[in-house]
Amino acid sequence: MGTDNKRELILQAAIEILHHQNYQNMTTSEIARRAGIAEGTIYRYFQNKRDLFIEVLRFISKRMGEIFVEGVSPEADLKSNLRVLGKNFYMRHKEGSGLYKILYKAFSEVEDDDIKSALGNIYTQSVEIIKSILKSSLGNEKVSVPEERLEIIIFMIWGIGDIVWKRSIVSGEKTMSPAEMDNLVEMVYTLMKSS
Amino acid sequence: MGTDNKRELILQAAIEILHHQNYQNMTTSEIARRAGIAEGTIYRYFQNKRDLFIEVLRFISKRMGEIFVEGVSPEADLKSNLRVLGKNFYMRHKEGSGLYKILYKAFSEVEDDDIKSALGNIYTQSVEIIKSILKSSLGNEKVSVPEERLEIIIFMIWGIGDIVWKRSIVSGEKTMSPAEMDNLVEMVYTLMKSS
Amino acid sequence: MGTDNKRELILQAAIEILHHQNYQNMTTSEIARRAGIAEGTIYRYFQNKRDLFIEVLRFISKRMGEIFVEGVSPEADLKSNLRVLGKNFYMRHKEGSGLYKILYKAFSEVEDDDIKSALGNIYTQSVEIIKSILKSSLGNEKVSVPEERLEIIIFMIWGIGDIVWKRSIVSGEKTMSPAEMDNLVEMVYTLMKSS
Amino acid sequence: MGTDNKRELILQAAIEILHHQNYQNMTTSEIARRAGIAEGTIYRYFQNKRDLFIEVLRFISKRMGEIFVEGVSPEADLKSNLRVLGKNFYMRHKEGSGLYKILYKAFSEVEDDDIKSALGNIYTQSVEIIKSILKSSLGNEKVSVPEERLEIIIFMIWGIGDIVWKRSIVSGEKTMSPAEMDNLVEMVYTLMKSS
DNA sequence: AATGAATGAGGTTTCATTCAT
DNA sequence: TATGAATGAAACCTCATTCAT
Repeated sequence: MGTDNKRELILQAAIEILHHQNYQNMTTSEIARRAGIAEGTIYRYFQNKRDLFIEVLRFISKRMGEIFVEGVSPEADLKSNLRVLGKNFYMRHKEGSGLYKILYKAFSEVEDDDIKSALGNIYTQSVEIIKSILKSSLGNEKVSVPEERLEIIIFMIWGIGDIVWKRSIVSGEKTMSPAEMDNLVEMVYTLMKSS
Repeated sequence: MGTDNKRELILQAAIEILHHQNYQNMTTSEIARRAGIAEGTIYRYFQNKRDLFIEVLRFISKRMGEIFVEGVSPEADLKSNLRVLGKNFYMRHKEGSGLYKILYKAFSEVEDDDIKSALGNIYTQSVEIIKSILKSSLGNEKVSVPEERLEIIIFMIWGIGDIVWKRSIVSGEKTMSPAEMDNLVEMVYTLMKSS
Repeated sequence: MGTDNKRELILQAAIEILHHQNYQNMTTSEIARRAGIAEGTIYRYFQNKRDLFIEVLRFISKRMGEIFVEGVSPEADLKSNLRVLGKNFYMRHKEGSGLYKILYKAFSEVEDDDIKSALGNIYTQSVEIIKSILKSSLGNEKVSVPEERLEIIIFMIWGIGDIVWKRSIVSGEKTMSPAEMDNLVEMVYTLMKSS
Repeated sequence: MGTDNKRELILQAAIEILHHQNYQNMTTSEIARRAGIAEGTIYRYFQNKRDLFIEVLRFISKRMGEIFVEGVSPEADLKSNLRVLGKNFYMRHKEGSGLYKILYKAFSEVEDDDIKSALGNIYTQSVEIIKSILKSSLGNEKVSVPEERLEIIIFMIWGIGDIVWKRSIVSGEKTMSPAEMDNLVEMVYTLMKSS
């Protein structure tokens, strides 16, 4: 603890704020207040506000990776893994939804090279993690799905979840029900198998 | 000449800037410089910077609506319309891509109610326009596709295009080729017909 | 009319505004809007905003002079004239009160030499007018009141009215009733006679 | 040293400026320059310029309260207290006069509710303080003066001092001499006793 | 290591005044 | 004479960052 504890405190304070503010509107003074430390202390743990933000993105990336693959197992067959994955994507309400929103809003800082690359890593990693797990499932399959199709499966599920989720944020439109997501996964799976 | 000319000038200057900056980093002084006017002149045409931004979003919404449905015609059959639509989505590099990026970055301002509602309108409208055109194509179909499936078709194509496009921005990954998009549309169409 | 009509329009518009704004918060654009003319037109009739303000003060000075001496007549005896005068002072609610407030607020511009001198003239003139009328009443008096006492009589009535009026503005405290004012005048008159 | 020192510095700098400028013409940059601090520092001690102004008014109120009752004692008899009080009012040249002028000019901001209420408090308080001291003097009186008359005594002295002082500012007219003030007080006192 | 007062650059916005029509 | 679009100086205020303690 000790030192690292404080670093964590700052990081969590920033995340709390970022749930309802964007990077630019988040002030170092509010971070300090929420973390219960002095404003200057932030600069002992982070070079500047932008670096702190990048660390936040890294943290979220890690956490989202965990959330997405929760319940997905290499032993299970592809279809059930896809179902779990689909629901995890859909489950972006609750913790995941909050973190995903932060990530989404972070896109507005993409003109900054370091933030862009942080976001790039997050996306690449996420796809890799998911793909590697799904690949393990392929062995258990009766019907073969070419490995190179996995990526497009992921993108389809991700993409539609993404759009529906975003619309629910901006226009209050209802999001998908778990049943609808099941249905979608089923369709995509069928599609990929037959193609 | 005249009044509207200057308003347009300001709007276009803002859009130019927003291509490589976000809302908060765009300064009124740079807008003025690019538009070739005095800073105070902005405030004769827009109440404040935020309102100017909302007008930018409205403009983009209108323009994107045109871009999306370019070449789509009510007389054509559903599949070819979907193909054109898919390519339009995919064609987000060039003008469309730039505008779409601005829209994407604008999401970070979603905590502001007026901007949120502007974004909400854009999304709702876009879906409506596309859906209404596709509905006209349904009559020309040999095989019937239930009208209520159209929305999910749109979301699938939009969603996957969205994800692939975003990844190409943040991680330099290649985006879809027109051929791949064609293929995707084919798949989605087949899927929707058979389900 | 024609030209002078417009000048009057501007002056009256300014006065309307000054009832609920001070000089600095009054904008030329609001003056123009209220007067139903273009902003630039103001500058055909007045050198600048400050000069317009000075003209407003002159107008108010003239009008207040009329209001104060309303009903006061050289033929009446001193006591009844004082009573009428006292009520006129007190009657600063209604038109007089509004104009007096503008004058009061104008004091904040006293650091400007021209405005200071305009205010100086107003005060000097007011006292002179009132004094000259009261002097005419002195002939009708049974008991003599030395002319040089008139000024202090005026100041006493004016002063107390002023204080009570100002308090009613800032603290909502009730102002004097006409009866109380009558009483005050009676007292002051008695005092001056006996001294 | 320390924190309060700087707050005081800012307050005093503002007061210095307000001696020859009004609220609106006083700029934060001049305050900072005079106080020898950075402009931003002002905002560590005051929410905004208007709040700083209100604090100035509060300070002046307190100081004027002290000046007014200087030399007035509950043990002394009413007449001599009135004399001292009268001279204190009259003594508004020097420190008191400067502060009173600021208060007077502040009236132009009376349309702002917070400033209006600050001014209201100042007036109410001032009257209360003076009244309570004079009430203590009443016990020492040979001739009784009804307590409820005290307020009108105060207003008469205040009022006439006020008018004379204001005229001396705007028209360079001489103000009252201490002897004249003594005389006035004598008159008022006689008047109140006999009525 | 921790503090938090101080900084000052830079942002948005207002508005009296000008001048081409 | 009248217009009103355009100006641009200058105001207030914010906030990431520094540094003496």
